[in-house]
Amino acid sequence: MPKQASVNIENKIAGLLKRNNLSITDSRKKILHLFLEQTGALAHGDIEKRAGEKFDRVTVYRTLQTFVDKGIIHTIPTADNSIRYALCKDECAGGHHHDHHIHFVCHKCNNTYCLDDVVTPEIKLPKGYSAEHVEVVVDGICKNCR
Amino acid sequence: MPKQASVNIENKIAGLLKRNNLSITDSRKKILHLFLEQTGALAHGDIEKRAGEKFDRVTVYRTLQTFVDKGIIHTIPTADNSIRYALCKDECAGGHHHDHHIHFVCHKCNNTYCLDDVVTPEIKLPKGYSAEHVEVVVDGICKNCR
DNA sequence: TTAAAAAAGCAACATAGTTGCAAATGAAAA
DNA sequence: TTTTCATTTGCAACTATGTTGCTTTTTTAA
Ligand SMILES: [Mn+2]
Ligand SMILES: [Mn+2]
Ligand SMILES: [Zn+2]
Ligand SMILES: [Zn+2]
Repeated sequence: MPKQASVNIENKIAGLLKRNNLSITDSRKKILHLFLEQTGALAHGDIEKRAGEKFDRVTVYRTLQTFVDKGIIHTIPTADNSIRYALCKDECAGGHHHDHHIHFVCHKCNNTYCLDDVVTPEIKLPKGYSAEHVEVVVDGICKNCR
Repeated sequence: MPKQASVNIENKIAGLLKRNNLSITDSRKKILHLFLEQTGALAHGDIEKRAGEKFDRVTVYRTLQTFVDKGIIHTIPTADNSIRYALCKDECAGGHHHDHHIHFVCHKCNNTYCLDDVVTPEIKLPKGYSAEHVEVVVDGICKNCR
């Protein structure tokens, strides 16, 4: 990796943490690195493995929770009872999430993608129900696996 | 409860199990009762509690898994890492699920409903992705809670 | 009624997630 | 730069959730 790029990513991470009034710590930097280094979403287990033996399990839980609270990452519901996390766009800062994209889970490579360009559809509900948030998860084969 | 009704529900349960080549056992009957007695979905925890001290935890897990495999119930993904289960319509029998309805989670009463009349929308995916199954979960206030 | 097959219960284990508290680290003041 | 205070981390202990192998019990069908 060229030096300039790694400096940039460091700055990006530091900025992101500062903007959210979070102190800059090793575990936070490391976990944000994992998210920035790749496209898809990460399950808690992935993060624990890929953060190496470096951090305590509890720290990973607390760090992810903090990031969700601040609007840095968002959760993706899945049918297999393993919550996944992905980076939010900038609009989510300040503890409010404004993600309106759908999610795609490939059952071949098992990756989860945020399809940022696919907006969640309007759902017409029966009388009496009022919607606050719509979550769409599509399951199938991703473009890398066909 | 009038005797006739309780006989009917017993027959219904027995028929459901027989049609799916499942032997008729106390735990299966009890758990199907729970589903038939109410509208919404049940989380694993609910079922364990409401089935009383009567059955082993393991039996509950295995019974639910069997029902999912046979197409008697289906799972509903949620963001809080607690899978919920709801009865399928009859078309799901034979180990194949054909549910195309959406789900609604009320964040007031915390009930989950199958909105059988609301069909999952067509989602237009980016080039290269192919969809197999679309899951929609809407969060908001249900008609009983407003 | 009996015999074979299936399911339930039990124990032991594995994994996931939580909590309180002491030690370590980071941010900001001196 | 050093000190101070607040925040974060790691650890230990715990609860909750889910799994597996095996024995006993129940169900089904001959
Ligand atoms: Mn996303
Ligand atoms: Mn449903
Ligand atoms: Zn794939
Ligand atoms: Zn409600």
